[in-house]
Amino acid sequence: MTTLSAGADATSESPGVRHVKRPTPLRESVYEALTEMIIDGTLERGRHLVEVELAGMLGVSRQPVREALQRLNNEGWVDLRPGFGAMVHVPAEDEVDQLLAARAALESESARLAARKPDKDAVARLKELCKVGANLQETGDIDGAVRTNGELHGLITQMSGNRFLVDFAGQVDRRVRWYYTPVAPVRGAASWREHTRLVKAISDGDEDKAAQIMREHTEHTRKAYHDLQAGTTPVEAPAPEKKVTRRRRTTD
Amino acid sequence: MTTLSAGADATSESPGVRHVKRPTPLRESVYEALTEMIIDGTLERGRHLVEVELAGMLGVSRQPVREALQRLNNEGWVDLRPGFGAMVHVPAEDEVDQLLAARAALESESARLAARKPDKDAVARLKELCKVGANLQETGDIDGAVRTNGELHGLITQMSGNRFLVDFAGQVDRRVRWYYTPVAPVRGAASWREHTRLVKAISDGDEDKAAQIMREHTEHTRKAYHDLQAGTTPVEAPAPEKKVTRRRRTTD
DNA sequence: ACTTGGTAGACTGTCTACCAAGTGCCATTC
DNA sequence: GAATGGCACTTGGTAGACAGTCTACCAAGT
Repeated sequence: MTTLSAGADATSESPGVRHVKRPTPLRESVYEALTEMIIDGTLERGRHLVEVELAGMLGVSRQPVREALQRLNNEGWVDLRPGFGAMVHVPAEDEVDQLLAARAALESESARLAARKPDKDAVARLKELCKVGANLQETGDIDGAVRTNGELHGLITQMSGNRFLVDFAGQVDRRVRWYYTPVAPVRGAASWREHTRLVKAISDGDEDKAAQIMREHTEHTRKAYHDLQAGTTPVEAPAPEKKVTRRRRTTD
Repeated sequence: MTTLSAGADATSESPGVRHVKRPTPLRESVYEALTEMIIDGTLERGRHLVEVELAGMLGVSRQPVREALQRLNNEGWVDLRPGFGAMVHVPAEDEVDQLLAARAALESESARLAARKPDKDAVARLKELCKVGANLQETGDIDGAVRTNGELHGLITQMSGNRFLVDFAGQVDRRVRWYYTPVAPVRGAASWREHTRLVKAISDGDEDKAAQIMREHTEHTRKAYHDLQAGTTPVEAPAPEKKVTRRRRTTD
């Protein structure tokens, strides 16, 4: 998922070209490793990330780590404080709301575009994913269900044929996955019923309906998150931390 | 020089904090410099950007240049080919379409949210911007009008109160500005009339209408771009000139 | 004429070492 | 207990080195 770069990728080239072994730059691997460690909690929220420490941990030098950290900062996974270092981002309470609002806009548009010209093959795979996901959910494989959920949403955005939507929605989805995993068990069953209706609408080419369902779908997710939040925890005593000067993309 | 980013610092913080000297990291300055050079055509599309060359040109070492280039790559301004280097991105024909489709989704949602809780102050500034922009347009100051246009759209997304929408829309807008500047003169007048209606809807708190207008607004822009494209360009440059020094500042 | 092989130059990707400046923390002091 | 001063740590940036790779070009072989 390498962002908005070139269009001339291998995806839609003439069928004969199969690029063989393109060794990934180290910074890329480091980036992947770090996001994974953040998502699975190895690197807890708020933890101070020291370049040389990570470098040692991953067996590389400072340089690739720095480059990876900067990308992580740009995408909001860590907060980079000048002269001090990176800390794993601690999400604000309203952040999930905003994230899901953004997702609603992006994916509902994607669903609309996908329904506008539904590709036979892709629709088949969507149906397959629905089935698989519902099964995983039922058997209690939450991680698998969450992953399948991501694949389904990802495929729908790809069906939109809009690389910007793909990219943005991809970023958002990954973040949502991070915050959301604990919520998934509760929400799961209903979620997959909605998915099925959504796929139906796309398959039928009913773009208004598809967009509508996707919107409600995300809205339900938001609700579920709030309910869980209200019900379970006054969690995480909000320590009176100093202001975290957030440096995303644009300079402060 | 970023108009958008400046807002986050002092404007909305608690009134006592005035960061006296925040020396911007070099990579940030380099990033700004390069985007500016790309937008104004100093770095032509497709040009191979050599790290050490840029470093010399800007009077810094390779590292900040690398970091800037990587960010530019992530945001789609350049394409990074492993082992070879960066080339200024050459937009595909369908790219503007996709960009504007993404903008439609992002900004129409922003307009909706802005209208949901219209801030008195912000609305006043919107009206001001409308007036200023229309004037600039009328007096033929295209660059100024385009800039003001950006500010207006930026302010609306900020009014949404959603940092992700702000961020994504900011990226998209900047890209649009790059591709779009030559179109602006044609489209200008009507565009500013639509802006006025849009601001009215936001001010009235009519969220459906605001979202609707913003959508149509972007759609009209897309149309205008296509019309211009069809009218002016016989697609492939007939003359095989290699070095086309692009002058896009004033009317060709 | 077309392929093959070789050679050379240019850049990137990564590493190491180093220094200046900024930040947080802790002990000392009032 | 609060202000102060100092120290250790970390980043930000620079310089230089080196291997791997990509491009171009030239020469020889078929």
